[in-house]
Amino acid sequence: MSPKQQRGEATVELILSSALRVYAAEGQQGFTVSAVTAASKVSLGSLYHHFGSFDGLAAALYIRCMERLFDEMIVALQRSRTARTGVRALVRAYLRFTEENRDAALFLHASAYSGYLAARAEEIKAAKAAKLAVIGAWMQPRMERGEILPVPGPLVEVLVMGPVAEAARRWLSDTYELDLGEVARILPESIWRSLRPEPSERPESSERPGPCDATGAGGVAGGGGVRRTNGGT
Amino acid sequence: MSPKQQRGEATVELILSSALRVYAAEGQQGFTVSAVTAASKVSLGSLYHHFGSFDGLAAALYIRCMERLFDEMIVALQRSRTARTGVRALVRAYLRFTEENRDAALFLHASAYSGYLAARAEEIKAAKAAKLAVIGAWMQPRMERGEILPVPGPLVEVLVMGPVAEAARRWLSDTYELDLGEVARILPESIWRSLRPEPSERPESSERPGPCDATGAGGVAGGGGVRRTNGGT
DNA sequence: TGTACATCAGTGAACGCGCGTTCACTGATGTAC
DNA sequence: TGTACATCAGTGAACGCGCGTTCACTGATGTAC
Repeated sequence: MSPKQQRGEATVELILSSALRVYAAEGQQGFTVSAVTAASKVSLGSLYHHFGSFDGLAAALYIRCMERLFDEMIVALQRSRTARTGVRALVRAYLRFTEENRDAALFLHASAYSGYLAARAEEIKAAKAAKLAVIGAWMQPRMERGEILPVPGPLVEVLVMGPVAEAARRWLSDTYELDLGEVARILPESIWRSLRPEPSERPESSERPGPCDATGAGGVAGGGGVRRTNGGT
Repeated sequence: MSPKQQRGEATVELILSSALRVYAAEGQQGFTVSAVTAASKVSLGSLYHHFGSFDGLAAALYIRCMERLFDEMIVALQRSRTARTGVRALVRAYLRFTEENRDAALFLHASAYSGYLAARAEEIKAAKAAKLAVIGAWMQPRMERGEILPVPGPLVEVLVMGPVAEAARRWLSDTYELDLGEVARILPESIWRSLRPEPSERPESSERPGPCDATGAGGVAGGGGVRRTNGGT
């Protein structure tokens, strides 16, 4: 499936990048084998040699885009120390990727229910889980330390990815007029506000200590309903 | 376009509900004219008589589902008084609709980029704007009164709809195991946390007055960067 | 109450286009001796 | 260094299927007088 010769790699790359261009330009309906071969100047047989089927091409493209997005988020995360800076960096990385890779971001969002991924669902799920595990490993100790509100793991993902994805979707659809720069200024902190422990005893990150500090217990640390973010291989 | 006789209405209803069933059962790829005529026992010509084209059917179905969702959210909103209870009710209404109308929710999410809506984009946008205006009218005075953090209008939508939509998407995809009951218990308040004014001077809604009250200005009310939520006709 | 007519609703065979896929083939690359 | 052979990469004509759409038609409903 993966090419054994250099020119093979180049062809695969050419097909994938052309496919992304076609999708961005022609949309779901114009995303066809013949459109991709026309745009890439690669022969039909060569396309089938490398991807086996059109669904195979779509799945490969999806996985490639998804891994690039995750890799940027992971780099941003691992440069951060506290839960707050990590969440904020994650959000900004997502928005930056969206702006700098509009076509890839569009393909990721639009492919979610598209059907041509159904056949390769397991493969895709595995690739995604591998990346999520890295993020989960970063988050878990901080959740256990109480740097994040004790909310079930899957809901942390929902609270972080939900608003970012929604902002990205709206920017991509250009039905709404959304300034991604403005979004990047405001959203990271807004999202963090939904996740931070109640401002009675913040573990780290002293900026803006708030107008009052010596309060009651406001217990947050410890187990509670905290689960792992996702895990799996 | 809309039927002039009673039996016409019944046929339209039958076609739409069958189409939704087909989509839920067969997915995007199985969503075809012939599948819909087979499921509904309505003749092909009759379908074309009422909808003009397959895209027309899809757009009508989308608008119907969208309006039902919005109507439930609007009812929930208008039963509420404060920004906090309104936002929470909105979120719960969305989740309830998703659980009680799985097929409709799936179609709404999956159709976002599907291409068969492109031709009717204007019509759909107008229908959506009409519903959003109602929500905007409810929100605006409360934002101006400072019951919500002074964040640009579009971002309020993003912060509210983002997490709910993400939770719905994950529940619908059943790749993730998400308990919507649990989501409904936790998400409304989490989302509100990202929108409420900093807990230094809460305008209304006295529950949990917080461990300290007499603080500084913490100015929130007044203009700031607050824009309208959407408006438009 | 009856009849004539216009419009709406419903029918299903037929059509053509473009889609994904197959396949027999040629050419390029790498490797063994 | 040269030759033989296996594998990888690339080509493009051809195929068949199923899609959305059309159209000439019949039947049902409503209305005017």
